[in-house]
Amino acid sequence: MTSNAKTKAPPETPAYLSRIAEAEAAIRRTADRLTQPRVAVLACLMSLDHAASHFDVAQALVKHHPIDRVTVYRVLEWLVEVGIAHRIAGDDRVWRFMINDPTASIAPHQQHAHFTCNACGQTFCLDDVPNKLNFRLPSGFKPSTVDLKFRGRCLHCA
Amino acid sequence: MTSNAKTKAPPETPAYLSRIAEAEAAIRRTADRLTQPRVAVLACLMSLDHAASHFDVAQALVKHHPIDRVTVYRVLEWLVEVGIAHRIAGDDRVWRFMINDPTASIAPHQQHAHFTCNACGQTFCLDDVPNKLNFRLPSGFKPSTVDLKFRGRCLHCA
DNA sequence: GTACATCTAACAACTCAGTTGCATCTAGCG
DNA sequence: CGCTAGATGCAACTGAGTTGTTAGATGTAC
Repeated sequence: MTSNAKTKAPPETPAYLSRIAEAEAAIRRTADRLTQPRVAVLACLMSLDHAASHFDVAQALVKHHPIDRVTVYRVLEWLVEVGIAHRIAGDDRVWRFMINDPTASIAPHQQHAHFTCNACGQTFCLDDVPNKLNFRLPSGFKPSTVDLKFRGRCLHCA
Repeated sequence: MTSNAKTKAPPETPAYLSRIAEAEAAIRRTADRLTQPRVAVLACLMSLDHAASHFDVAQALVKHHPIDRVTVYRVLEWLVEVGIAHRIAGDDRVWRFMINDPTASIAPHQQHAHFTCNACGQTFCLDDVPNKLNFRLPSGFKPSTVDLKFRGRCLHCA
């Protein structure tokens, strides 16, 4: 274990620690309080390229920022409320959370695509959703939002 | 209650009762046993134009065909296994089930669209999904199935 | 029609993600 | 520094879905 292939990423410095300043800045932009759990959870989400469950977050933080699981739930819910993150319903009845793309200006989750990998189980966001899906709904159905979900092999498991 | 507007549909004859023969025929087409709970659950699904949760099914059958809730779960799971129905993950962490369209020949759930009504909460299947969505995935992602989910107003709540 | 082997139903107990209530604590402000 | 609204932590709860086990029903062989 001391000389494996991954010597560049020792577990003593989890990726989220480098995102703490960034997370603090984002939280300060809201009207709400800056607290340790909020910073840690947001930094954790910021360090990931895929969606994370409440358990994933709690697990990632347990070493340097142990947080009660109820607080993790509440912080994640708060992040969704203030528009920093969004939640994704998985096939395993577990909510997963992911940072919103700040470049996607107005309607952050009106039209959104996700990709769940059948191999590693992780869910990714695909941001450049086409404005018009060539899909004709039966008459009488008036859609306001669209969710597009792909399943298959992600770029890490290809 | 004796003279309300819905005199044409008395609660004494739920809609699923007229589907029992049809349900029996479909179950006989499988290699498995024909049992009362399977017939009742399938007839119930057949009588609906929207997806139903295990609770919806159990509730609908409680008067004429009371079935243990575990049995409802198992029958619904079996219906998915043998390809008669499919399950839909809802936003409320509840599985909903719906009969497969028998005309959609080979791959019944490879590419599928659902519509969830924000007003009544019901989920409908939209069967004529286009074969090609003009959506370009980031390189490295290889999709095998697609789920398309709309939210808005259904034809009953328009 | 009856007996048998096997599959299925019912019941109870359990798992687990997520929620609620409440006492304690803390961030932000005067 | 001291106050107060709001956040955290803990424990207990909820509710969908699962598992194990026994009793019962189904289809088949005789």
